[in-house]
Amino acid sequence: MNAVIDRETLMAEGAHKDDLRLWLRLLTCTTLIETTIRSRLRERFGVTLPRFDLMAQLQKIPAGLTLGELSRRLMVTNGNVTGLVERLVAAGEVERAPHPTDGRATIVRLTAAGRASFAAMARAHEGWVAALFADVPPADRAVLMEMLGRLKRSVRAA
Amino acid sequence: MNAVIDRETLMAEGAHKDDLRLWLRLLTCTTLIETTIRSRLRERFGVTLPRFDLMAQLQKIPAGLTLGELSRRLMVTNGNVTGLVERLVAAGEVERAPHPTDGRATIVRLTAAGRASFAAMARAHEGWVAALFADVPPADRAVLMEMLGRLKRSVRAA
DNA sequence: AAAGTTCGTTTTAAGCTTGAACCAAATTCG
DNA sequence: CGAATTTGGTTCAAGCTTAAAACGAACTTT
Repeated sequence: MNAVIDRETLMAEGAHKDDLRLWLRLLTCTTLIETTIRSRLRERFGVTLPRFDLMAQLQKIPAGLTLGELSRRLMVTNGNVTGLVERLVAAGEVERAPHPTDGRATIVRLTAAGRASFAAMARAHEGWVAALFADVPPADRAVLMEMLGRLKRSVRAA
Repeated sequence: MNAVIDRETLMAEGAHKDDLRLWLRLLTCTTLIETTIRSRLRERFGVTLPRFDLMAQLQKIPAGLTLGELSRRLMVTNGNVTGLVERLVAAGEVERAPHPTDGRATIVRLTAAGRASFAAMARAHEGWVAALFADVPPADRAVLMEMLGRLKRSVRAA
């Protein structure tokens, strides 16, 4: 069985393999960058990457965010955010407040200490990322941005 | 203080922010794809993504790989691989054998059952990835592949 | 207003992941 | 050779993450 494979099937097979290679390359780039940033955040600031990411979201919205909104923005589960916030509250970086109108929700905000420590980390972080991209020509970065935008739409459509 | 900022500093600042946006977009794409694949592997095959990834490495090298080689290829820590292999051995997907010449090392191989179950998963996986990329024009995929190659080199150089 | 549904959050169990300390085999080199 | 270093693995503690079940508050529909 399976003796006859027409040209289109062969092409599709080949294209599938190419897509796989593309996905693996994308994953490699992300992992390399993530690993670098994770270890520097730990070394220089004694903070984990998930905590940094959560604080980055809060920093953008001074009024604070609900746990659900954080969960959507970070693209992780609700339960994950619950635990992360717990530890950040214990560390004094973040505080919880009741939602003014929705009795189910809680608002999470950076504390003054949290704002201060995040500011320092963010400055360093920005430099690290720029350094990692340094050898990609600016024009290519723009192309990459555009292509990734298309990929994002493609994935969301599927 | 900090009253005067020259043009180049401003340009660098702007470029830094662009790099940050690019990095976040890259991360978003990876996370979206990863989440999709993870949940489908669980639903359809009852397997976790890390286990699938490990088996994928072994499938490429029938003779097997050492734990250290697996750790490098998967870009995770040694201890992580130890536990993953432990669970896969318990599940009967993988087996350990002493390294022929190096008394410290162990070789890990797929079992016959592991090869069979991986073959089924790989076929489905390939289709999922292709579907996720379906709306990106083939020419753009080639460009993306090339740009990501440059990014990978840039990151490794830094 | 009661019933049913949705939404925001928490809890739990299982598994993943890192980083650091540690052990033993192999290699380097004085 | 023998000491020092490197390399391959393991172990452990802490933390991250998911999926699934549960709960109460808010909303929708009669």
